[in-house]
Amino acid sequence: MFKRFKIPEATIGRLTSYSRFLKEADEKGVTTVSSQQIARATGVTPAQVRKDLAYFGEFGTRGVGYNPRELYNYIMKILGLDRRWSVAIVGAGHLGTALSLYKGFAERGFDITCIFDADPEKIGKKIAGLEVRSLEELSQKVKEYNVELGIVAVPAAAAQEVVDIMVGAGIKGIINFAPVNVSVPEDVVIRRVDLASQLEYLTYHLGETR
Amino acid sequence: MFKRFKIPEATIGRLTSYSRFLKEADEKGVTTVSSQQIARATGVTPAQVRKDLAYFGEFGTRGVGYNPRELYNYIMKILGLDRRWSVAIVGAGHLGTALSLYKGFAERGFDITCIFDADPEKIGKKIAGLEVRSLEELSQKVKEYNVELGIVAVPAAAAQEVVDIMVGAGIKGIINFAPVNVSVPEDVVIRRVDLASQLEYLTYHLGETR
DNA sequence: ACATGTTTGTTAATCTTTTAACAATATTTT
DNA sequence: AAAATATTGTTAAAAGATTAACAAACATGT
Repeated sequence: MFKRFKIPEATIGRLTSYSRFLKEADEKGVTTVSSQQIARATGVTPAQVRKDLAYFGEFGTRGVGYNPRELYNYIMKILGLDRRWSVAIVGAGHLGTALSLYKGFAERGFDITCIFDADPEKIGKKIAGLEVRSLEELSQKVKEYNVELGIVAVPAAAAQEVVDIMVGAGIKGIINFAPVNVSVPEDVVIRRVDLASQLEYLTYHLGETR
Repeated sequence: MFKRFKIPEATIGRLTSYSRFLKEADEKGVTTVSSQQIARATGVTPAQVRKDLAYFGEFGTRGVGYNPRELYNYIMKILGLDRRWSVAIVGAGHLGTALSLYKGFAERGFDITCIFDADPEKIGKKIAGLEVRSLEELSQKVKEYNVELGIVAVPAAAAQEVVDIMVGAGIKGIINFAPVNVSVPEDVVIRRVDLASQLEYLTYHLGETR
């Protein structure tokens, strides 16, 4: 689509931040913002902002700045957020439940459309208006709801198996909250989010400074 | 402590992975592992494993490998996990509740000792055996429970205010789940975890490949 | 219309991180 | 006991990412 050359991983994360700030600015009625303003609001340098955007094209006007709404729309398109996405969650424990109910997903275009769990105790329960289903139904429901993204919120020991089922059902992007590395075919994008590891980042740095 | 020179950010995250694998290996009774085995299990290259470890010292034996238990202990010490940490959560919504109940924290040495919320409706409720308290009590309870780490699970609009209160109470490390950049004094370590952004990473990459 | 001041897009320089290569050291085999 | 094999720690090379600098382009004021 845009990708003329390789884009730094971190750039993608920053585009998310930029877009949130731009939306706010637009809603406040602001008609131009500078790379400096974007930078200050998102905690990076102005040069970084311009570089990140330069990977994808020219979106501003020299001597002036950027139009928030326009730039917002561009970034959302770059991120693939110019449409909505259907997401399945596997794991109806505390984390899976919280993620099912999390408002922040819908705001960015992600609709949680089905929830699965292996535990018969949990099957049939309603979460966020959705019935928890067995893993056997996953493949069928994924087709029914056009699910393209999956969230894994199961214990580490079950993660690989669940991911295999998801991949088998045709899911192409997966977030794995289990603290374990799982493998997927080349054409599937996977990302691990290790919550405890985030706290460990803090303790490491606290140890460092004394 | 160890830090003789600057350590890559990503190294810290990988040490977490290594340590989990090493613990497992040790529990299985394995007495030596190679950088290659660690690498395969955690999805990196053997050279990366050795380089990461080399920042902190020499932990292996040439021609042989590493002792899982020993290396595990070293890494846990590097990460500051050779003791337990007391953690406060602010925000008793779905996410805050799930995080309070999440078993993965305790396993890695993090004890959630208090939960706070601004909403009077939530105050007094019990979560994971803990009473939800008002923000006014935060400072006192942080002292009482020796809290050093904080988790922010409140709406974006409230995040900066909550972080200010935490910092005022002496908390030195903060995870911010609100999708907004907040500022802290130099001696406070902060890390933002944006859940929607994780999904956006997927959609970006899916768009890329067609 | 010209000079002054802004702010982008881009190129070059710097800094950081990863990968590769290999000498040093241990183990196993013959 | 020597040769072959394995695996680390370390150094050098390559790749990747960030920062800095500045020409190009626009706006404003005189």
